[in-house]
Amino acid sequence: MAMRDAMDVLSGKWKIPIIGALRLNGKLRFMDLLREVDGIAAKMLSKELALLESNQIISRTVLNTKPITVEYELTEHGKTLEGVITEIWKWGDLHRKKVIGEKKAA
Amino acid sequence: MAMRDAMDVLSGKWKIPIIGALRLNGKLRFMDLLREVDGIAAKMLSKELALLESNQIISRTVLNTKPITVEYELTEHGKTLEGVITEIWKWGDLHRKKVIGEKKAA
DNA sequence: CCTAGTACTTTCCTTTAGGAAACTACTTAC
DNA sequence: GTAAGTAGTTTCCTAAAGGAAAGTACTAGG
Repeated sequence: MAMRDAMDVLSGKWKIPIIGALRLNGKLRFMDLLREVDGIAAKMLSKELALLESNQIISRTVLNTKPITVEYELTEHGKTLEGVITEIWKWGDLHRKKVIGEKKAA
Repeated sequence: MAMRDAMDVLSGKWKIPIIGALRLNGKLRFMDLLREVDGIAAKMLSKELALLESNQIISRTVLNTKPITVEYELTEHGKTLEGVITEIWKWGDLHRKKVIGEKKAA
């Protein structure tokens, strides 16, 4: 079941792009994420952030500014995804070169 | 895009369980996979095998038996998923212990 | 000619994922 | 009081994923 647990956390179109944006930028506010994560709609961003927070991958901090802003960032647990992400990226790159290249050539 | 390429190959409910069954057993026939991959229906197995084959993760060999049987196994390229799979498994196990355990305890 | 076993494929249906647009609620500046 | 900026939520819709059951096509055995 460990495989399924991990895939559930990462599945869907947006979770990895959101994690990627937070990995690169550190803290980001809701509106920043809307701009950084290309093409995402507010509904999906809101929903995915809630799921990632419930899995303790990111933290949500309401700042006492006016108007209020909300900062999201990776938790320590979220940062442990580093190895998974680089491994997936490396294989995706290999696969892209080996298989997807051939498909286009054919 | 490498991330998306890799996730496409592994996404969905059944691809990883199918790869897992082939990793453990070596060669398996269609009916073997129906039995090994718990809960999968013939339609889904057939569709997922075709996708995995088109991505060169598995090979499909028709044997000249009566009735004919078809053997599936991981290709060399499919075996390069090893690192990804163990990394995902390791993280899933960590996540399960850290987060899913807490959820049940709460 | 009927049954059983192989490997699928087809049909019909429900569930889930995702998206566009409008709307809520609060606050500050004008 | 109204416009603009914050962070969402709600509604309504389409598309994609998944599942149960029946059907197809081939062959061998009785």
